[in-house]
Amino acid sequence: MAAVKFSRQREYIRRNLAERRDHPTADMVYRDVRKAFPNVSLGTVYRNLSLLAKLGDIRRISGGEGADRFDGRMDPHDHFFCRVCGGVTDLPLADGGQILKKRAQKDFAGHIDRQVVEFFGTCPKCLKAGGAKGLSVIGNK
Amino acid sequence: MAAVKFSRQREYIRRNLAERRDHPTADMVYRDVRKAFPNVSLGTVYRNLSLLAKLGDIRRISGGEGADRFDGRMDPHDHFFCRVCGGVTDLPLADGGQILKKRAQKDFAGHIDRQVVEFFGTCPKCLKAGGAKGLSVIGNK
DNA sequence: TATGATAATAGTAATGATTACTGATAATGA
DNA sequence: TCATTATCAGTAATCATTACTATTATCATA
Repeated sequence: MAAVKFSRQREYIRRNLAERRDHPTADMVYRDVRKAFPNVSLGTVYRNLSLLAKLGDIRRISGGEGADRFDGRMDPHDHFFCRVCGGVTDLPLADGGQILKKRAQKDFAGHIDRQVVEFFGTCPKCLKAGGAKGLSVIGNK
Repeated sequence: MAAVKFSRQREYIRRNLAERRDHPTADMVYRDVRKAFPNVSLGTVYRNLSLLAKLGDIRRISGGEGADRFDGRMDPHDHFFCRVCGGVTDLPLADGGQILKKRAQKDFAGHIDRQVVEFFGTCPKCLKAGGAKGLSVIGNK
């Protein structure tokens, strides 16, 4: 139900996400979309990000800190969250075969359809800048 | 700095979390605390949950859907999130040795200090109730 | 056991992220 | 071209959480 109609705003968002690798928040995407559509609404950006995620064109990543992030790359990979600068980095899959899911499923009477693996710490840039020892801005609640 | 003083409200919250296994939200804890302290403030509950988590007495789990959950059990284990009823269940550790962390660290110049593994799907109860096929209430944004 | 320093509280306002609502506009199929 | 309906911009509302403030509770020490 509910046929999806073309919209230039949505196409712009789709392409924008496909081209960047910084896992932006809805607001970061919004700031970009405004360059092409000066009076686009933030709600439009949210609605389309959700729709694109549902359609499987992009991926929503909720690191548990602040706003959700969005990822235009659909090949399977994990994510690393830097507690110092808040940035999100792609990491090669640590569990390519989804072994954990199978292992967890064994002792569980429910049905597991998805496993999420996330890593937290200090990114290379912040490590160099001396951010390793408790200077965290994020993750302290 | 900032010595921690005893508070009856905080003790109640600590015990409440130690006794239950349903990974409640702040609001769920709040409703319980009000039984003993009828005019406790929701802010007090939030503040103490955050403090207890910082002290290492409880654990905050942010499944990426809705409000944060809190867990009084400090032994290492994973969590399962039911997309149908929204419940959170404990699962035995799928990666006891933190192998993934080590594997991910190999190709990464930053410092990984924490790995989070979460599972999503349909819990045993909702499976029986026929909730397996797209009846999800949660996880559809 | 009184006192003084300060942490914690209740109550409430404010914030930030996200969703919902509405009348106007744009896309699509007949 | 027309009718249908998804999408839009603009804005209000919601939800989870934090911040602020005047008052109260804790606790080490006099």
